[in-house]
Amino acid sequence: MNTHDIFQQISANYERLPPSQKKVAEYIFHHLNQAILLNANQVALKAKVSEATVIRFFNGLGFSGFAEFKRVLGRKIMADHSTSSRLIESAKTLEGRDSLFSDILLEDIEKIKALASRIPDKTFNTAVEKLCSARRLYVLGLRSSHALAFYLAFDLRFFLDSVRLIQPGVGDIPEQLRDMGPPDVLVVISFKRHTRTTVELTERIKPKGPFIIAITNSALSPTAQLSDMALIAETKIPAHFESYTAPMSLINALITAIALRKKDQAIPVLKRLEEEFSRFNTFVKQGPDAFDRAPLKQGDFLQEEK
Amino acid sequence: MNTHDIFQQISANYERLPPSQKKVAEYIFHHLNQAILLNANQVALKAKVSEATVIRFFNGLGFSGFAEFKRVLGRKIMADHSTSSRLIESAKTLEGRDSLFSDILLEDIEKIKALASRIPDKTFNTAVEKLCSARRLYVLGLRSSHALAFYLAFDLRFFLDSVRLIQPGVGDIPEQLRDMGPPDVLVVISFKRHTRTTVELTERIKPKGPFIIAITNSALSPTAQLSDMALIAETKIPAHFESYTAPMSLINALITAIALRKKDQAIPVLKRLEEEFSRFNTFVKQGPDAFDRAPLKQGDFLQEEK
DNA sequence: CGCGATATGAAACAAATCCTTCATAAATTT
DNA sequence: AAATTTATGAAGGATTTGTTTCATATCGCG
Repeated sequence: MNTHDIFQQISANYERLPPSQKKVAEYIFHHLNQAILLNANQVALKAKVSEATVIRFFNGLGFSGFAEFKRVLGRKIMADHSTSSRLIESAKTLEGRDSLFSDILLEDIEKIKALASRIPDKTFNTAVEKLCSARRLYVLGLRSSHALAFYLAFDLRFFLDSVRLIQPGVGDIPEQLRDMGPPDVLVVISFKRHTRTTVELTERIKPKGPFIIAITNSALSPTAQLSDMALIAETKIPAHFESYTAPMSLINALITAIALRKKDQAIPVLKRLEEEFSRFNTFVKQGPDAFDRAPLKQGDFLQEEK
Repeated sequence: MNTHDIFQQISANYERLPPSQKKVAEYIFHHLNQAILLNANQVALKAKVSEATVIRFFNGLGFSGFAEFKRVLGRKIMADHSTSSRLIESAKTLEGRDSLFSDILLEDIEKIKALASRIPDKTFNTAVEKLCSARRLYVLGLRSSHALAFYLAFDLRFFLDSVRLIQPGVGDIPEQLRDMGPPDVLVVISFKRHTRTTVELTERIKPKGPFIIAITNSALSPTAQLSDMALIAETKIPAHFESYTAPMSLINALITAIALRKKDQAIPVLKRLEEEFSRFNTFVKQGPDAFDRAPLKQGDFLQEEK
């Protein structure tokens, strides 16, 4: 009914397309809503291929040609649009401040909102499910994405039995991956300008059979293609540069959902941990928020710095 | 820029139109957003007039013909769509739905909004200023906050001369802090249940005289008390647990602002870096956005995974 | 009621757009 | 290295879509 299935249709076929058609797939995928305004020739120019290739791409997708695609897309976009356009007016309430700082924050907010439309609840829940039932959880993310990988791995240690942050360059990779298998889950985090090592490691891991969850910026990205499930978070911010806030929010949502689901099992672990902490004097005694801190009880254990 | 003026155009002329053209005017007026999908013939059928009348109507409106109208309308609808309606659409999918996932995302959004009210532009700008003019930048953040510290340090390396991520437990702390002094800046990141090591390190560093910027959850927190400037980002999320999304957004804003200010100086560095990357084969060759990636130029260098 | 002006649709024409064919180039296999 | 398969763009034919023309109809007005 909406444009969702066209996205699916494209990403399902993406891998087995010839290079030129991939270009078309990428352009259409990322500019689907603009496509109704363009003719085959313009798409060809944008994707830097010939018009014929554009037509072939849509033939491959099951359309009789570009014309039919445009008709179908038009109908779908209208369906999307007519349901949402009523709300357009009420939305102009957003913000009056005009500064770089607030601009950037607003962009981040938009990207978080976009998360919800790109990731259905069902997908999110399935991801949580998979993570909770994994024998071991492996987390891979390099360069900037390593911050996210670290965060995810660090926090999930409290709720999942075995969490491993993959760190190339530190010790032996084969050893780190040795006994990975189908009951395990790999979360691979990688964004545009994908790091080669991340992709290659994922390729090497795939045959071992773990369930692979990709956190990435596009369903067409290399890690998404290798994955069993892709969670898409946009990082590209129109006017400015790039932001990892949206993926951070996604990861935070995953952690929270897992924490909620696992809290009963986790409580004893956290209690024991708490004892260790105080034995090692990990946290400062009374912080400035001491006044609003009740003794540890179910439900607030994550109020601590983890 | 939006479709508003087309409505005006139609209603302004409406009275002096011949009957058949009024029919066209009415149809277009009430189905403007569907019009992009239709051709002249279909409009004619809908309005129960001839195709020629449709053309004449648009001539009367000042367009060279139906084709031009369609082009103009297309652009306007796209403009509408990409500004407000897309935001609204995602807002709808977020607010309308009742799930843990969207709850958490909404909380994150609230916290980011709170950032703007807790941190005046002036404070933000001063922080950017201080960071840009620092001789060296030291970043300290442990446990969960280490993810944020890592992210900040990793990205700022490209724009500032000397960035050091303090890592206790790895090598000698005294050595890492040896020649810190007043021209330097320390960014210390720490949230509730503040890690003892973070506070103690900051206490040891303070006498050396660097400018200390604290990123923390309260102006009363230990690190805020030790700091010269505190940037407050809330992490506590009412119903659920805790989220580092807001501090992430704050840090992203800092990075972006610094990148913007330093970009001219940074370009040569980034160019050289780019060469190194390709020599070491760091990134995979063509991502899904390959088509719209021009060769590296000013202004887009941060589209890469950093 | 009749004349001129205006409005209208059918059909011919023009343009844009789409699709197919074919020759060449690249990749893959033998 | 040759042969086969596959991929690709250029060019031209086919189709859809848009525009103009022209004959007829309608309207307003004396």
